[in-house]
Amino acid sequence: MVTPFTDAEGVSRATATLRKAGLRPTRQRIALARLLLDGRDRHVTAEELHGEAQKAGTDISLATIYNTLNQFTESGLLREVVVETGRSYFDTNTDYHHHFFHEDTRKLEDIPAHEVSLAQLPQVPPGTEVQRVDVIVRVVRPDRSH
Amino acid sequence: MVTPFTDAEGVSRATATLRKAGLRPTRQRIALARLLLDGRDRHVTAEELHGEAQKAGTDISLATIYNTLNQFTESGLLREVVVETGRSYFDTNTDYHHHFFHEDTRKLEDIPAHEVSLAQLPQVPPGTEVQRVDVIVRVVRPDRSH
DNA sequence: AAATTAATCTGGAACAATTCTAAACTATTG
DNA sequence: CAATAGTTTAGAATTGTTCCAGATTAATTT
Repeated sequence: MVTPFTDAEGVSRATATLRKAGLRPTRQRIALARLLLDGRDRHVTAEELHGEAQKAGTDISLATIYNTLNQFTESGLLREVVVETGRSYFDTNTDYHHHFFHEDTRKLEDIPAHEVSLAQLPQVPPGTEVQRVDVIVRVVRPDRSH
Repeated sequence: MVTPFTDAEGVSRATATLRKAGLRPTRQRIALARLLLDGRDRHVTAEELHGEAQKAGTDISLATIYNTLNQFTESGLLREVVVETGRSYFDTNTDYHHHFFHEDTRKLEDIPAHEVSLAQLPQVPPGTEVQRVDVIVRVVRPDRSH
């Protein structure tokens, strides 16, 4: 069990991370940074994170959850993954990599960059440059109803 | 200029397509099939299609646009592409292929399957099988502000 | 070709995820 | 420790989409 408000080390590490990213270390941002940026590779939605924060004893409004997720993404602490319309996933792994998406459970799973090789890519449209390449491998539990 | 209500050939082709897909050829489905399934490769949102139908002189409710797009997708006449949360794109090209997504104009552009080669793919998670692989090349107009 | 039926269409309400707003609060600076 | 600039918040607003129940229409039967 974690003891969120007495773990001085976690707090100061989160504070440092936030400062480095140019974000003022507020109570809410520190709490969220500690939940998210602890080294684990995770994929969360705003609602999920909201729930986790509550469970951890920190009351943070949903508006702040959204603000923070967007700010973390803008400053490169998180990465947004688009796999479904209507729902945003935030990925704590900011390295270049790809994803499995489990269509039935709606869960994301990382694919390390080296496990996918895009041997050939087309010429980009004139006047543009590649910002990012997303590979999404959509998987399902095979239908055994025959 | 097209003369939607007098072009008997377009109507009967749309009717045949719908019948083949197991969909009853109603006035609104015929109109939408004629707008969408004419062989061109297009990417439309529900709102865009709604606007086009109006312009073409056919009043179709937004609810029907959504129903029809979903039915067309289920019966394989269209394919849904997910590139942005909150907005669904429907692709008239149902062949296996990939996409450029212009982040600034929010437009999709097809990449024929043979122009991307996924030389290596990771092993899928146990108990699952690949349903589909999406490659999205996100492009931007380079920022010349330095 | 009228009657029956089953599918479809519709406007508007409902919904879900997200953003906006303006007032209250708080970290930083001087 | 006061000033100020940035942040948080509840709730309203917005957006895209689905749901609903009644009206309409295509297909089927008579």
